[in-house]
Amino acid sequence: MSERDDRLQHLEALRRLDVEPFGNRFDGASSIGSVVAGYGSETEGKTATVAGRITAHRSFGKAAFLDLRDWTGKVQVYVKKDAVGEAVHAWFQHVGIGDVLAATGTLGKTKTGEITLFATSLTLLTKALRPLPEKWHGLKDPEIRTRRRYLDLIANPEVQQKFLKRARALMGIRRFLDARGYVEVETPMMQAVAGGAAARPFITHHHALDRDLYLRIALEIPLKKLMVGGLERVYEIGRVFRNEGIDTQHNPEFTMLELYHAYGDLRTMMDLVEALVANVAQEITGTAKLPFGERTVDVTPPWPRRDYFELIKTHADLDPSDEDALRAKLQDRRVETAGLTRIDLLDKVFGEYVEPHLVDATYVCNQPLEMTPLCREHRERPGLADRFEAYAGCMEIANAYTELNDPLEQRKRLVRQMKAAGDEMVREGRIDEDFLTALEHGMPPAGGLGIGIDRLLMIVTNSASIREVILFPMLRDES
RNA sequence: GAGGGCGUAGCUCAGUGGUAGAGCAACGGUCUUUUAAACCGUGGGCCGUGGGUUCAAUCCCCACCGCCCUCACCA
Repeated sequence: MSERDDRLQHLEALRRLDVEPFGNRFDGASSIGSVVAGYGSETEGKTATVAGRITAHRSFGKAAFLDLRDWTGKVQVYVKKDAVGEAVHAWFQHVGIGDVLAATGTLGKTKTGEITLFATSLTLLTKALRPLPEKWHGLKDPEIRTRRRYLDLIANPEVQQKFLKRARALMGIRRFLDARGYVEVETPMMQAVAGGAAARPFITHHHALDRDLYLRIALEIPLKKLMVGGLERVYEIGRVFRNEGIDTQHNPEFTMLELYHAYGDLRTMMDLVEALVANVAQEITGTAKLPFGERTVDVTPPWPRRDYFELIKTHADLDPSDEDALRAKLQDRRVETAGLTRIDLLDKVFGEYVEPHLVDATYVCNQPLEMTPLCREHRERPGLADRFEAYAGCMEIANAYTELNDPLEQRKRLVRQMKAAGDEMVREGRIDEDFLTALEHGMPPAGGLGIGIDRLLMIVTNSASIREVILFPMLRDES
């Protein structure tokens, strides 16, 4: 007989006692956190009602202690036969760990000093037909934790707290941007051309139109069209989809913030992003020095501004213009260098030798222009991009440009990039002609910014894997 | 895609070439202030899936599936 069968028998027993095992709306419960936090001489002996899931059950026959947990906290409930009455006590025998219960009673402390609700009445809200993971060791199996996240959320309260932090962080970001005059917009996720980045897109099919569509890989192109349309400060927080590998820093769908600011430039974005990140860190953790694994990530503004080539020179100890030296450095780390362009080599050397040093929040500036077809060229230094990437915790968390608004130059750069990327890109990521047409109508000079929200949240919530900050990360089908 | 590790009860984990164990959870019992409640008793397993070796496989070998790590890929 499985535990499920046992619980089905309890279910029948409850029905025989005329107790509905799957209750309806329940009003009037206080949050457990507020009841516990507000406990004092004024509330002692007063009546309170709470509702939540039973996470522990210590029974003595005619009396029992329950741990009742809601999303604000946990409180002990004392259920005594004399206090709740014979009828309630009868059906209470069929209530167990995992069930959802409401309890009304008087607040007090037990002789061991624990704040306890001494129940006078109980309402069964939901009978659980399956057991909870074990109380002491919790739920550890990473596969069950992500595949059946609801169990993870119940069994590991800190996981629930983490996702509540995520929600608060998103609210905080919106409040921050709204206060500075930015307007949130929504643009299509299904696009005829997946532009704005160089990732491989997901393809889907629209039956009525009988055509393939791409899931967006970035937000950039439609948002810039809105800049042309005179929406001077826009942002979008939304899912983007990239058909690429999965690891601790990559999930096929992830959340990006992109933001554009008319009449601004790179410097506008620098001021903004460091204030935004520090603000989120402060709101969520109360500090700008964030514990992250073994280390601490300091996001206190102003962030140091470093030069891309100087960083490579310093940390890889070579001349960045010397391709052979770059190759040799990569081969030291057994990185395959065959067929790589100079830009690829630089990028890999940067990832291999520089990134591990970028613990505290840092701006990396003056990257080669070839990497960024949508970015304006540096005003004084031809060949370089007017761009920064923000790093923290050895991860790229933000990327910003002074946006390219010359439509003729933009066309050249997109064509060049497409040719460089080869046939596959030509097929999958054609040029968005309407984007170029829009630019020809005139886009004001602007600063633009992208933030990988999931990675930012990894740092803010001290999470080693992106899977820890995404409720339902991508998994293969269960076998 | 490559290499390595893992997969045993609902959960956390032991274990052995001879048909499987603990703790918690569950069920029955005693118990009206416990908190990993305690005590007595009971049930629960295609040992990831499929093949092979063997008298005999959960264990050894092969393949497959899934998860994790490292690498590759990755604006």
